[in-house]
Amino acid sequence: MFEKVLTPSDVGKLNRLVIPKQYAEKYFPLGGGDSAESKGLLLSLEDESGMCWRFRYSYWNSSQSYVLTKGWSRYVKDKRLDAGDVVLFQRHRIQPNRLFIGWRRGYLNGGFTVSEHVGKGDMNGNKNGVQLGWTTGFYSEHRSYPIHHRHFPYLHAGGGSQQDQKQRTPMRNSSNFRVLRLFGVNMECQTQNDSETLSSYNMSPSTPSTTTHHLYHLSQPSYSSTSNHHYLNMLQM
Amino acid sequence: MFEKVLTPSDVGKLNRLVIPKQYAEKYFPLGGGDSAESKGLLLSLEDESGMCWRFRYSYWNSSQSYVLTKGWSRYVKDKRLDAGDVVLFQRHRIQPNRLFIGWRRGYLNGGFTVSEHVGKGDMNGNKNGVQLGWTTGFYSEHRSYPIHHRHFPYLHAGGGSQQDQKQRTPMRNSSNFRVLRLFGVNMECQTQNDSETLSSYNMSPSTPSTTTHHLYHLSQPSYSSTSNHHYLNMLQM
DNA sequence: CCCTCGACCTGTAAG
DNA sequence: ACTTACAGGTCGAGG
Repeated sequence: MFEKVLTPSDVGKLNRLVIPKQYAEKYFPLGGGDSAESKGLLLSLEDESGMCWRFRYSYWNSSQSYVLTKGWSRYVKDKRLDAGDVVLFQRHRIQPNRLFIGWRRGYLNGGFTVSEHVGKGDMNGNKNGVQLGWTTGFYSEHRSYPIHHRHFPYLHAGGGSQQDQKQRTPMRNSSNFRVLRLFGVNMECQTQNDSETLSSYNMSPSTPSTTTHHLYHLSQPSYSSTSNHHYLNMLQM
Repeated sequence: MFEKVLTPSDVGKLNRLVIPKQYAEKYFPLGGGDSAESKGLLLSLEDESGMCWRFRYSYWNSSQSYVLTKGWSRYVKDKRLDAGDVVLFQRHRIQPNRLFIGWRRGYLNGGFTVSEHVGKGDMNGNKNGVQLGWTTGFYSEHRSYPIHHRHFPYLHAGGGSQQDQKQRTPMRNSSNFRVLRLFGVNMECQTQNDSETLSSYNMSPSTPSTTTHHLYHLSQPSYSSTSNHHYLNMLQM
């Protein structure tokens, strides 16, 4: 259905995820517009491991925003999401009432750039190497994302549909940004800032925001993956 | 019945007082456990001047806490309570349905330790010298607090069968604190911190929290006090 | 408009 | 390691 690059607020202490209004109203209509409206509802979404996550979904009049509240912070913590990472919302092709949530690392997060940890106390080393992520479980992508069986389609889009996994890219750093070529695509990455918790919100704009390449990272290597899994691991520099 | 050292939240903008669960369930049972349960109820309590205060008392499912809500902020304002101060809840010895509310200054509040003001913007000068408080009005203390007609019973004063629980230890650390001897008792007090508004929550543990010595500060010096008033003023070290 | 209030929520620290 | 208590928050309704 859609995805969102997480802002610092989305992963911070506010314990809520703002759903972009356009998607919210399109995919998660609230109340129906007549009677039982904005009391909020409970969304149940399956993650890459089949686990069900329940989120309270509601509309905040004060900010005119649609948000996930209860349950969200647990998800963030469990998946170790950071600003710049991406969450995905998908619907089952056959059973439309079955919803899925997934995620992937932002290009600048996820184990590279050791000094790039958002928020203090993040150097827990939990991001090293292993990238958990959405596995597209029971979902065959090619309907919801008809043409996106490519990596970085907006730039290039290599065509392989299967596991190109672990193409860890060097992503080398120099001063602060460095261009690396990944799948034949030039990318910019911030590397090692001087010290501070640079708000990764600043860096979000540099990431290709709403593109729908599917760079999934397997959560359990032995997951019962059926076919269409695309995953990629970018390498610690 | 019991008392509580007020936290910043208890006197802040949340407009509620959390009643420790053990006391709440012991003294203010809600709902009776069968039918009309946790709809909350209205508590009427007399203060030191005989004035009646009404508070809404209820249970918050979400946080599993018992709270006073409506009416509480008025009380805080009226008595000029601050974090570290103590509120007391008592029951009439003869007429058990008659409830009383009282309070006293925390040892670190109330006009001493000028640098020790909790929360920002607290230096309103309202606390200078005069200590308002519970006067034990119609209440003869010696039942509810049988042997505690002493100061600092937790340090001295004998082992009454009742409320000696939570003998919070001085727990003071080093550099910022100073030991002073007062009424023959060694006490540690924070002196002149380096700068910050030390959250008085941090200081709560240093106050003898739930001990039941009766250090009442007369509200009106000319109040029709009967007998059992103990008051104490600590000096700025 | 601001404040109170009611209901909900969460991180943390104890036990 | 789990559970609980609760301090410190949120939003939204209502006055």
